[in-house]
Amino acid sequence: MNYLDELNASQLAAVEQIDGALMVIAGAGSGKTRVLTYRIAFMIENGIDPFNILALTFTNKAAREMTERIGKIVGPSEAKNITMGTFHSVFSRILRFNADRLGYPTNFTIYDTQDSKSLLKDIIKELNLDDKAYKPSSVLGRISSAKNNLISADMYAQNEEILFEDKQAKRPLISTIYKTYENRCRKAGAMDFDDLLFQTHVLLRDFPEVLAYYQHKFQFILVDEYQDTNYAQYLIVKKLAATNENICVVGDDAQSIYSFRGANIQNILNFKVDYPDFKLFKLEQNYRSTKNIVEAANSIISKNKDQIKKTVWTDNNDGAKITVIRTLTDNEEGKIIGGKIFDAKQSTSISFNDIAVLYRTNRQSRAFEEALRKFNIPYKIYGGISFYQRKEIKDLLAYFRLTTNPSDEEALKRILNYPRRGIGKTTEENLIIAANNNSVSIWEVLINLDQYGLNFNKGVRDKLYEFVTMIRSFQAQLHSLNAFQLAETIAKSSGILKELKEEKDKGPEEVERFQNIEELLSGIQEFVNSSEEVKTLSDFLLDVALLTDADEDKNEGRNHVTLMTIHSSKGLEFPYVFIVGMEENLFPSQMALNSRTELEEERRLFYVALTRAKESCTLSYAASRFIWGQLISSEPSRFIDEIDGRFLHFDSPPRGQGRSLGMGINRGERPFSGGLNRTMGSPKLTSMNDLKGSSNANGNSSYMVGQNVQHERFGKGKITKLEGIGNDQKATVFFPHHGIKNLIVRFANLQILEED
DNA sequence: ATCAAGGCTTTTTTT
DNA sequence: AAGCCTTGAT
Repeated sequence: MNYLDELNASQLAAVEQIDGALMVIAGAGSGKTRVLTYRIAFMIENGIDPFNILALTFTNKAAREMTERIGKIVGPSEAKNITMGTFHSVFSRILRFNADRLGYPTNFTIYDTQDSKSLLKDIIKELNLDDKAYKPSSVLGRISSAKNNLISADMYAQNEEILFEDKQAKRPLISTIYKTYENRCRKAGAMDFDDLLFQTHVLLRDFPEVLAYYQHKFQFILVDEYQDTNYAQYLIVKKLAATNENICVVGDDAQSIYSFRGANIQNILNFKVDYPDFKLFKLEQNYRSTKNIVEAANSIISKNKDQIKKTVWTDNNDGAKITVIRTLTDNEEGKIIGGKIFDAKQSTSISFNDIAVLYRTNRQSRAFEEALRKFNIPYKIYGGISFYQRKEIKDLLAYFRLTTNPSDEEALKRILNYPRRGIGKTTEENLIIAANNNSVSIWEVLINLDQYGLNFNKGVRDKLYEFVTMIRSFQAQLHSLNAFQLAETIAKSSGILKELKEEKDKGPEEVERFQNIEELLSGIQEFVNSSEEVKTLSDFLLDVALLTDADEDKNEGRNHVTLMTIHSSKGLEFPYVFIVGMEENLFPSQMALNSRTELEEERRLFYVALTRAKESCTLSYAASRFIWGQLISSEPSRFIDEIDGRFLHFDSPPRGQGRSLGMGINRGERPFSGGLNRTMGSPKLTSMNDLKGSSNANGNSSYMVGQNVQHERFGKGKITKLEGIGNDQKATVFFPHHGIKNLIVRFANLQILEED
């Protein structure tokens, strides 16, 4: 039982409390995972059957790692029997098992966000609604938050308050769209992400025998990251725990960062009400970070009003101060951080794995990607467009989906004419209209064209028939071939492989696409080999829908710098952390400036970012950055000001080179004078005179579209268009403060701003 | 039915 | 800057 010796008093207390309701408030870096792991191991060693344990984690990866660690204590075969995973993946398995009760096919499809939006777009069009007022993403947002609050389409249509809100927002027909969307998903045998929660709740609500079964099965329940659960998750857990009331929730209100997808801190407060006899454990000692980092983080989070009192402290060394770097542009930010990483790697014995660059929005990754590539530093970007969201992968997966669930409309729409087989838009529209009018799936129409009164000409009929025959031939092999064999067959006979092979010599992107398909196929091969049971393509799809980048650990062993959003860094730690883009309107996000609660969530997000760092943390911001192709100037984030100045060190890198001194070297501390140095350095100007004679082959000057230029009167601008040559050359220039101007180049005396 | 070109919009975070 | 959509030519 020596593993218990690794725990401090409060950790041990939480581990040894097996029965009843308990809440563990775990500060950042306080050994939360260790407590969860050891607690489960302890339970099993004390005679609790792993089959009776349900552990809900935040990522699949966390679940895998925990299973492994528990396996080391109690043996892997025991650990394997614990039901552990994300809400979504655990529930999707339960739903597969009970699909028929809810009127879904066992092989129901899981629509991802892209599928949902595409369907909504169609519906909005079919209903003849203004697609400016009804944007698929905002409509999906409405529907999603309704589902997360267990409001069905019918309830939505009857809820005065919601209808009023929609009316106010000039989108009174969302309830109609919701209803249609629900019908269409059902007809397609598809659940979206939110349905996985919503339908699980329906299952447990309407089928007492199912509820009783799972209540009996899951006698002990653990929920990680409880602060990020939404109402649906809360209620499901509550129902499951109702008979035994052995429930342990772990969380940290200071790290609640998912309210945009319905997470509700209220759930933590409700816990007291639901389980009045609950025991509370607080883990306050931080084992992860230096004193500087812990205290800087504390000074930040103390600015929030909404919080549960706790004092996070550490015994670790003081460590280095937090470095603050200012750069001119977003590109320079990339170069300087890249240079810091390069230098750090040269001078110390750190590994690239020890380094993370964290940002608020995915699109910021680009500058760092480019810079790191130039420095020849290996990196991996998490999030953004994940492997499974790539077009070529989704295309092939759509074939798989249609094979296992022919009702899947989104899959069908995707591949009906891909690779190109002469089935055009008109044909597709007619099919969809017929399907809608008769309230059946498109596939149903497709296999009975006559029955639905579609009079296509012979050419079209033949092509459709050919398509149907192909899909049917795949379906016929669903059970005779394993997942890999069938996947390979489909990749070949669908023509996808051929198509991509032919495009391969077009460029590196095309090569990559082909390689991605190969990678997917070998992934399926691995999936088949990983088990003694025969794995079918349906089995594979079941697994794949809920995988994310964070879950794939193929590159785990490789040595690379990590690039990710702060959101996806939750739960991780790195010795060296760079938090970049510390600018107003970016972090905190512009979208979050409307209310205190939103701003506080951004602040918690910053708290999460800071507390990822073990030894060193560097903040950076750019004086201006390109946003939608325009150079916008920006101010340093208020969050920098909010950190107690004692913990900061301001570093002004030398201009020009984009490289700077080593990471650990402190160069004369600049006092924190009047907030931050907000004056912008002026970019270097290159006078046109210097460029005389450097005209290009057309006899034109060196102006180019996209160039940033300086005008005497209008200031900085960007060339958006060039017309004519020589003396007649005209330039269209966008000036942020003066709008678009058409200028005659000869007179305008535009000075080119040097790219950095 | 297909393809290229040009215009228009994009405005966070994720299962 | 990039992706999506419409348009117009073939």
